[in-house]
Amino acid sequence: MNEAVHSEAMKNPDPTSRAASHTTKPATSRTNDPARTMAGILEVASQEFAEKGLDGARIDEIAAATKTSKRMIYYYFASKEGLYLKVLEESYRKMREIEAALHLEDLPPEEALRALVGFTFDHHWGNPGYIRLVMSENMQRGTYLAQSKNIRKLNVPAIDAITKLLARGVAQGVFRKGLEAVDIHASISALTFFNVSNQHTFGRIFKRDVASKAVQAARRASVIEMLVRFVRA
Amino acid sequence: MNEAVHSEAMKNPDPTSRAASHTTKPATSRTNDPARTMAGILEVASQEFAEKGLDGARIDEIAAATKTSKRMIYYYFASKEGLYLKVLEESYRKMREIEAALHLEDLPPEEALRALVGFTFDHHWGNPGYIRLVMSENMQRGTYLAQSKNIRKLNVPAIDAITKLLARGVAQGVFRKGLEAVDIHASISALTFFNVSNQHTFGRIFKRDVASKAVQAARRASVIEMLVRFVRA
DNA sequence: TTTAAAATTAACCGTTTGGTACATTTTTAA
DNA sequence: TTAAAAATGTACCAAACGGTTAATTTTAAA
Repeated sequence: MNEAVHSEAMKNPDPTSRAASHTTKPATSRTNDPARTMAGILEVASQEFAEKGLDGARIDEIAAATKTSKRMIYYYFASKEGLYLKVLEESYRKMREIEAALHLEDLPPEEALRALVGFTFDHHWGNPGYIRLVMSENMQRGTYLAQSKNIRKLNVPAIDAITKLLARGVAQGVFRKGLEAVDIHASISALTFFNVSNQHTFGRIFKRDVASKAVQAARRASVIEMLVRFVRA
Repeated sequence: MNEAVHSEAMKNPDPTSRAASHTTKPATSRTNDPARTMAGILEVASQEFAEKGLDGARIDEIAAATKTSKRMIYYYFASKEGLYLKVLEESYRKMREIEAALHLEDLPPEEALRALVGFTFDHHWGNPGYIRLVMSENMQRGTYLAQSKNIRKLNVPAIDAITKLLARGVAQGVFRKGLEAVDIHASISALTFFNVSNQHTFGRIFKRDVASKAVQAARRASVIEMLVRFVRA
């Protein structure tokens, strides 16, 4: 069924293998480097899918932007949808990795919340590609995310962080009781995601240059303030 | 250039014309009814574009679901993109119409805000087609909205409503000063839009049945509370 | 050194897709 | 009543698109 299944390199390509074997290669001949080939395809595909969405993306354009050929896309990813799924997985993985690196324990509860919201706001604004992939996946009604064991396996560091944060805040009497971490997370996500995802329609309707420093700074402050006021005792 | 430009019926079809001329029609022969033809196409196209987005939608499928033929789509709308634009315009127009019908003047400020947010929350939840069209348009970076004089001409009733609401609240001393209507609108939109637009990815990641009555009721209350706490003096 | 598996290239293919040519019927205005 | 314009149906098309065939080269294990 899948031509590439027999390849171990596909599942666990070693990115260092090339560097090691990167010696005097004959100028005329080919060099095999499955890891780099796959990575190159994924890199280009990430941009294309983020730019155009699943339906708008074109395999031929991805192939053209790659150092390799269309054939290799199918060799390693079996189908357009297979490639999209890998791109989605990689995108989620990176996001979680960044979330996990955030340490809020050293800050007092309210400061920590401000830091969390501010960071999320900035990170989303700085990564429209991720936002657009998630938009695309929601247009697909989460069909591909549902198929991904890899994404399901990932835990969500942000939830743990918020849970601990809320507990501390309540213990210190600065946050009110009865708050739910997932609900807080939903609000932070909504406010910061929408700021990027809907910037074009929102900006045009209100004739606002939403991408300007001033507008973004004001919006950022407002979103942070909204969360802080929501949790305050 | 555009075959349909010469048609006045295209720009101003009279929906009543058919009812008037709807007498004993020969069973074998055709009946011209441009208004109904256009309306029928728009209706089907709205569903298709909401379902699949601009890139995912298929003209052939729209044509198949219509009582008329593909030829008529191009006769009245010139292109797939022309049809999409009309669908987008109609969708925005309806939304603004509904917004305008909302009267908040009779309620005390906080109650009015709760009503506004609650209504927006419910309306978005009940109209995923509108949400998905806006998502699609944002994936297109607002390209088509930018082309639409019709949408640009529409004013946004919600902004006026919020402006008046804020003024009343501040006057009565129940809302704090310095709040901006567009900012409040952005927050309401973000929280209620995301609740629909990102339900699939959010639901799957948190293994939550976000479509359940209980979850929606809790989320609704939380969003309202968030807005209220934000504006409170 | 041999050999089988893995990796890669280039050319090709059937279907789908947005769009059109052309003929015909219905409607409207003079 | 008639002629021109508007509206509609049928059949068709070229390009784009996702995917494949077949052959070749590189790599690694025995």
